[in-house]
Amino acid sequence: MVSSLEIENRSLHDQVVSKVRDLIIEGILEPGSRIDEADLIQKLGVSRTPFREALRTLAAEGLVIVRPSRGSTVRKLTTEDVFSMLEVLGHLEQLAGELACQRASDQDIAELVDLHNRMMTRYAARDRMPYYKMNQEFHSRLTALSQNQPLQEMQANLQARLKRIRYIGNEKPEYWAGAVADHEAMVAALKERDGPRLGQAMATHIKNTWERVKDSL
Amino acid sequence: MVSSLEIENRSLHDQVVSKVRDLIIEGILEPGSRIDEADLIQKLGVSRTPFREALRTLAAEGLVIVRPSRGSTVRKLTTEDVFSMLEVLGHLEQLAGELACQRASDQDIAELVDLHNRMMTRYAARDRMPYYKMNQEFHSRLTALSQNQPLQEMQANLQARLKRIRYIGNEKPEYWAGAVADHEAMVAALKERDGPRLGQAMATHIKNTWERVKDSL
DNA sequence: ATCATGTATTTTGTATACAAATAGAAAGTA
DNA sequence: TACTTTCTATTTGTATACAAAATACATGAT
Repeated sequence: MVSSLEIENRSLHDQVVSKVRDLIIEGILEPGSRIDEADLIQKLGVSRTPFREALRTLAAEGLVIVRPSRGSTVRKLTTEDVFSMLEVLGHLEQLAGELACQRASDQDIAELVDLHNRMMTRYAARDRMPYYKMNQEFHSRLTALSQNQPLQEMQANLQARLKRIRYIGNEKPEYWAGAVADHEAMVAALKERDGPRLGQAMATHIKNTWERVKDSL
Repeated sequence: MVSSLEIENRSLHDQVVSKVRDLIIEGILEPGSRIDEADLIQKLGVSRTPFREALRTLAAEGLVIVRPSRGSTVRKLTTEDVFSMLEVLGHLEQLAGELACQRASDQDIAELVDLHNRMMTRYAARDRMPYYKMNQEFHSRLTALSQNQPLQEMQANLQARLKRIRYIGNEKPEYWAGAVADHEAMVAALKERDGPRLGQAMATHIKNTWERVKDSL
């Protein structure tokens, strides 16, 4: 009898990829900075071969830039990059919202509403970090309800790449309040399974996100 | 004086990636089949290290599956994969169409209309392969007019992965005629810069693509 | 001082060697 | 015969060594 069917196959490659990805997303490796191979393989305790394979994966994900013969750097997003990515993300989440209304079970929706309510509790207490994390999860899980795997993957990729930038968006109290209002509208539409309205609400939410972050870039 | 600023930096990695990608897209490496490392590195004349790095890139693009300790295979798309990917592609091209109407220059549009006209000449002569290639180019170039880089990348990725499948869609004469009608509608909207209508036309076109290919899967 | 040129050092890229894991074949057992 | 079990051959994964390129530095000319 096997206890965990979940954790199977965490290859070294996957481990290195997710560790380095985290270092980038958390900002420990700064955008634009050189990736010091010698230093990192030492810290991670792996050799160059798997590390370099991991860099290729991260480059394909858009987190790392590999310039031939001159090493790798953490990809730095321009203002235009962020705008473009949010434009696409908003549109993808619009689709996700519409599909979720068609395909999610009542229980799926109830669980998401519950997550939303817990988020609102955090907002009431102005616990910024827990709210932020729940927010990421809310978007991921709503997208998952679309039952569309490629859509989920693309949403996850964009969300990861924009993670640090979006944290900025809740800095000003009035911005945070705006994001909360967006979420209320989204959840109201979701409860009624009004796909077009939820789609619109999600697209609007991402458009507003741009308004909330653009001046900090 | 330098004559080509374009071709710079075709690293070995990039070359191997595009060669293997082509082998997969052309169907020379069959979906589901094992990728014989020894055989391919011999044919490509490279060693295992750069070849395996290329596999990681292709895996991140979704063309290859790497199962730890049991090698790589060409990713085989399920019917559901194709449906999901077309669902997303249609939605992305809808966005691309809307943005193109807002952002493209008159000349950009004229050039695309010209490509369309050349396509129609091919259709009149029932030259299937040239039509097919021009069709791929039409979708790529229309997407490029969105001036949104991540959108282009995602469209290109989905289009590449679906390339072989979509070729099927023009097999029946009435299906081909349907695709041509879709394109006429798209070009009409583009000429008038009617973004919402073009977006709708593109989304519809991809939905119809699904109807045209689904029974062959 | 500035710039160019040449040299040393470091970093990156690729091949290969070795270790580990897997799949396949052969032999044994029920 | 079906089912293990063991052994072997092959394939895969990782480390390392060597080659090639780029960068940093020093020297000398203008």
